[in-house]
Amino acid sequence: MLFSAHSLETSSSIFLGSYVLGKRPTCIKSHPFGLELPQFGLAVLELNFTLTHSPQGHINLESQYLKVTLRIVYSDRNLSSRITLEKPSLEESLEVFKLGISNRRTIIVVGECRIDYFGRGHSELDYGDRVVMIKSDGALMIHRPFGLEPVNWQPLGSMYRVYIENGNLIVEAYRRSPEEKIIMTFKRILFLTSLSLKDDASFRLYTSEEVMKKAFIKRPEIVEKGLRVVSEEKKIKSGLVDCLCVDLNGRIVVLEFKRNRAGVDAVEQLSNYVQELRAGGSEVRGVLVAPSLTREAYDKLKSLKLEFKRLSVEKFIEVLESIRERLRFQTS
Amino acid sequence: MLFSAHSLETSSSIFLGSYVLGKRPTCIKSHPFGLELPQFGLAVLELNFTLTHSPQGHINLESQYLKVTLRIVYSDRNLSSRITLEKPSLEESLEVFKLGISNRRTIIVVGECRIDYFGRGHSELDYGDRVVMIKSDGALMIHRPFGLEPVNWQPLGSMYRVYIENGNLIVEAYRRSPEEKIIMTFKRILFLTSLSLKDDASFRLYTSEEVMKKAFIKRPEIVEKGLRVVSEEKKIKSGLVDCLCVDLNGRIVVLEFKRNRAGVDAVEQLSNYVQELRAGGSEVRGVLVAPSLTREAYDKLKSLKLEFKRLSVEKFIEVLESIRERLRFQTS
DNA sequence: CGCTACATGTCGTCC
DNA sequence: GGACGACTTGTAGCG
Repeated sequence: MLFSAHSLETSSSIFLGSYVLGKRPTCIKSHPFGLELPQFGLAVLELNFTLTHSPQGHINLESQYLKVTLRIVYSDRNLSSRITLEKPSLEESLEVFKLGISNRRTIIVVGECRIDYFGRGHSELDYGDRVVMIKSDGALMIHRPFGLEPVNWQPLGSMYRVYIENGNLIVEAYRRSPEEKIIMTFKRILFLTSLSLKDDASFRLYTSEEVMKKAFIKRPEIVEKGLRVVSEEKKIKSGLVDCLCVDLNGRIVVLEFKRNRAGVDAVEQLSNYVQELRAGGSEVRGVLVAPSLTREAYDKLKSLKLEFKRLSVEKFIEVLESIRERLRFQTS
Repeated sequence: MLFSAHSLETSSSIFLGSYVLGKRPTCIKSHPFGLELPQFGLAVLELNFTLTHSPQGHINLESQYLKVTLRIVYSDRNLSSRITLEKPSLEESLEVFKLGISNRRTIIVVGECRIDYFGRGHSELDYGDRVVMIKSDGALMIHRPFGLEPVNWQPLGSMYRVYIENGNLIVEAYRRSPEEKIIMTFKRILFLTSLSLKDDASFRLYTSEEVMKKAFIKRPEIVEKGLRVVSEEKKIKSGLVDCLCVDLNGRIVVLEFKRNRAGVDAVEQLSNYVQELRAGGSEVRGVLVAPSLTREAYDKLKSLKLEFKRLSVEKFIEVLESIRERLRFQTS
């Protein structure tokens, strides 16, 4: 069975061998199957057996009565790295799924399905329309038409098994450690696309806490006059201290930054650090830097003789801006 | 400008009024615009002005030289509640976006875009292929082709503004409290779909902690012989106690369940509860029920004279299964 | 709206 | 691979 890629562009007749037809219908369409073709990239092909006359019983595929045509149903080259199917049959979908997963594509499916999850917990969700995305790295998200979070998911590195059973398309996503499994049962598929996406950009996230620490290190006096930074992000037994300083009286000051209203947990964290450092014998102060405190946190802070410095992220941003401003002034 | 919905099925000529053409091209295509039409549902329409001859200067739209045709570009009725565009122009996309958002549809876009976020933090991500989903409730997820988590997002209730600027399609998502904004700048769109999805099923999730509590209440002896449950999920000042019990010696026992390895935070939580209840004067024990403990947690637990009962979720499931088994036996 | 605790949290990072 | 903390965490429940 040899043919040139070019000959596929339009339907072409190919003789495959003998075949028993019996009382089959006049036109027999094969399940679509996928191939990587040099000229077309990833292509989904379909075979059509057509009887030009209607003979009885056995016939030979080389017979003049039978025409076998092959056509490209989908080609990612034609569709610029895209295979998109509207209301595909489950068989077509199966093929696109298999090809997409093995070729590490990003697959988006919309369809009526039920979802079962077994693992650290277990869940069930009866039939409904869902958007399912399988990414190039195997990450899986199943979305209902509402809500930010996926209703079910599986992290990257998941393995897939796709098959048809009882007239449904089943997609299984496995994960080891912890062993977990999601079973998606599709009754029908509204829409399916298999994409080859390119995204090399680097993501830069500037978190508020990061901003606070950076600004503080450049201008420690915004928290307290005379404070000298000794070390940042210091790892001690009880955890990671945001910032260690020395005050004008030579006492150690432990700083804990919170970008929004600090709760009891923040006070407890700070308290742990202070206690561990006090065990070293020296005098240690603990200062919680945050825009505000919860009532509980305030009480706890007072009872532990720790301190609070009210400072919002905006203040820190202002400081960073003013430094940038001054630098610009100096260089010009 | 009146016409029957039926007349839209095929192109039809409509005279709109006078118009100055000057040196415009022969065929002028209007931006697509959307309408809810009784027979077609949500439809995107396009106007084409065609000059059959080539007159100079002013002409009247009623002139025989000008034909104005109107056609349905997309209709959700035709595509069974779906508008799907492959490589649409930015203008077409704009229309589908606007209609989709105002009609509370679920929109999926794949395209080359850059993302800027300003709010609690801020982030930037240069151009690359991304999958963007806006759900019926306004929830927004922006996905790179890898990773489980969206690179940027906005929770439900977000407001949108879509427009074209400098040859780019801009989609802005706003949120108040906290005030946050995401700006998506699309250079080109590979694929866009606007869906009307139906999903009424109820989601049932069985979490491990839930299982542990349920099983414990039915068989308190799996933790300790003679334990009697006094109250569950009791709210005290320091928080929500998982379970309050009384032991064989009449002492109060505070239970804290953790589905997996318990850390220092769990011990601290338990310790807070125990301390508050001890302040009442009575003797109080604290027991942490978990499959295992971190080293730090173990040390803290010992120093606070709290107890640990090693029990995994599997054990609790076994208990629930055995109860179900017995019930089945009794009823049969 | 504020606060608490949970989550199949996920994710990076250190050990 | 385990432990640990941060997150624009989100989400539910309660006052």
